Amino acid sequence: MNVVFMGTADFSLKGLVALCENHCNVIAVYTQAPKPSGRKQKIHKSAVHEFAESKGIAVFTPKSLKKAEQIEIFASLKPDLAIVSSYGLIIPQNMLDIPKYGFVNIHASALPRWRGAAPIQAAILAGDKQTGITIMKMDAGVDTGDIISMQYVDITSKTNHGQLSEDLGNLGAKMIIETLSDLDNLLANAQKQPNEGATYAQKISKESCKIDWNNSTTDVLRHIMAFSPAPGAWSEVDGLRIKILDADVVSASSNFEISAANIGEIFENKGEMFVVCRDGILKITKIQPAGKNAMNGSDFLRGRKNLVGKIFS
RNA sequence: CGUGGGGUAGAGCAGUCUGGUAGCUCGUUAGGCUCAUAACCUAGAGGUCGGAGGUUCAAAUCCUCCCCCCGCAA
Repeated sequence: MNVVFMGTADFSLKGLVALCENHCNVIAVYTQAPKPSGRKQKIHKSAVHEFAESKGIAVFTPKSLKKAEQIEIFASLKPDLAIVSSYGLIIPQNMLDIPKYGFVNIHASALPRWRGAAPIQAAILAGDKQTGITIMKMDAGVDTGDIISMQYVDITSKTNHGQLSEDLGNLGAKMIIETLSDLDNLLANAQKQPNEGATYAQKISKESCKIDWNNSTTDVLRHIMAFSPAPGAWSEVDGLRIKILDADVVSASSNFEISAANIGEIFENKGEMFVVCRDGILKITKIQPAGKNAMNGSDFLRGRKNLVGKIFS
């Protein structure tokens, strides 16, 4: 069976790797076009792109799939099945119709919750206790297709975006292999996806990564975990831009004197770093000032004692 | 040639402008104090100051080139 893989994010790479390891005939890979990125504005290829090239698989990087020309190219590959995993482009109906088995999508949430662009972050931000992977048939809507299979992954207060992406990537890879092993049957038995309970994950922006210390400790912590390690929840103090990559809620039973009263104020206790939120205190355990590598909170404070008493804004 | 910061002991930093014996906090090692300790006291170990040239009596510091890390922006 000829398979075309479409994906861009690191999350999707695991699926492609699994397909190759399981001797699927991946005839082509679609991924977002390399564009100038990074510090020197160098052209960077996506991880999917690099991997596909290393395997000698043909790579296509159209900027849009809507043009007739792209439809023709796709058709000429004579695909039997297309697998999509956080690819980033909308696939038009007349392309969806081409493969005999259609398009199958690996989506990083338990649909219909968190349809859309950033489902992993959305689940953490919302405080969901679970999220998952949904394998579904694609239709013209945004993540509205019939569900082939779904499996769940737990989210705890210590689950960050990086870890969850990796776990979901592994799960997605495993599930897509299982799907292929029984494709006819599973496709025939796919369940209609309910619209009830559907939510949409907004794309994340730089501004939405900024920490609002006026929120509760739980909300601030979720915010931190949802964007860690990248792009990183951030805040500013003393003109310095700082990313907070990991933290803990200080439990109410911890009995140390809180001398700091202002929201966003930094204070120190036994060498550890703490910040005041609306309803409590967060211990900062991993932090990255602009221009430096990530370090733990106490190391950060050691060299910058002058920041104690300053307010994050 | 998008743009800014950084590389000094295991960690985080000061020192660089204005050249003159390598510092601080923490950790670590040994000893002491203590009912006890993450507390305190004493002593010690630990550095090619990112690399290579150059200037100089003398370079972490000034000049040139290179390597690496990171922030912003895309």
